[in-house]
Amino acid sequence: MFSIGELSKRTKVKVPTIRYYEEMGLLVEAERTSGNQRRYDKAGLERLSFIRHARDLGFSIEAIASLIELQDHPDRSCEAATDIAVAQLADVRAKIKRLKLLEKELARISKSCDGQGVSEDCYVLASLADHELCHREH
Amino acid sequence: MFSIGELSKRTKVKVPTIRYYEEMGLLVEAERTSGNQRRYDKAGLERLSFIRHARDLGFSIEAIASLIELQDHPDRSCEAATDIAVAQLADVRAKIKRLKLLEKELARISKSCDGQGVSEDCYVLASLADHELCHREH
DNA sequence: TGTAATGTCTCTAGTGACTAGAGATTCAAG
DNA sequence: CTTGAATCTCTAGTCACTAGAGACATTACA
Ligand SMILES: [Zn+2]
Ligand SMILES: [Zn+2]
Ligand SMILES: [Zn+2]
Ligand SMILES: [Zn+2]
Repeated sequence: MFSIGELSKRTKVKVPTIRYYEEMGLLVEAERTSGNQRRYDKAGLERLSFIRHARDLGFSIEAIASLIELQDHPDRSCEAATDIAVAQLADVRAKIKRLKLLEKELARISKSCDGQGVSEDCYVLASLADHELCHREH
Repeated sequence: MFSIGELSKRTKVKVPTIRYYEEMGLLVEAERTSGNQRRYDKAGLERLSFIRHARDLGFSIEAIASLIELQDHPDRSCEAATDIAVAQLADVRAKIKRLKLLEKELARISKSCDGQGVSEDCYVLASLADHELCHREH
């Protein structure tokens, strides 16, 4: 049994974040000492590691809640887990696609002005004012 | 002179968002009718178009405020504008880099389970539980 | 001119995933 | 037993909006 600070160190999840996850229902309410402080065991550590890893991969709290629900019922079909992972992958790919378009336009815009002129003649400002100057939709 | 709804239609920025931009100081306070409704002219339209385009490119409200400040002083050096654009580009590139790492891991995880088994044996859940199974840092 | 439909006003509160801080209490080390 | 660090709860702030309530203004049409 260890404290929330110890759990925080081991998982690299900040203390207030751990409390937040508990409030959101991702972590079951921890046992308490007689003085009302939270105490955790191996199971608590594993669950928080799971949450942390899923968050690192970009899953939402809601998605993680579904995944944990599934984990708590080992006999259920895992179809939902795959669905969630596939959706997350699609989401990440969509974000990459969009960011690549932004990157192209921003690279063009950034390069177009060396910052040595005055605001009035600045191509950066002109480019932001007029989407027509962009080479593609974004 | 046209209404906020008309401005919204022309710029595709929602009405509450326009009011929000005004509150944030991105838009100067609009003229009002005798009945207290906002009225805009060409200058207001152009400024909102600028904001909208910059937002589409991912600039923060704060960055846009700086860019507008610069735009309002045509004689100033445009160095800050270039700096802001370069920083935004770096930010976008960093995001792409991170998302690509996630994409790799998520693709691997998604493919590893067809969703036909049970939760207990699910490779998706196992992969989320253990970062050691990941091929790289992310 | 009257009326009804639509638009607009301000204000508050909610979103997601935390983060920061106040003030009180508890724990662990010496 | 004292001291200092850790923990507790609670509220509020972050960013860029979005939603909704209830009141008032404008516009179109009869
Ligand atoms: Zn310039
Ligand atoms: Zn553009
Ligand atoms: Zn599976
Ligand atoms: Zn991993």
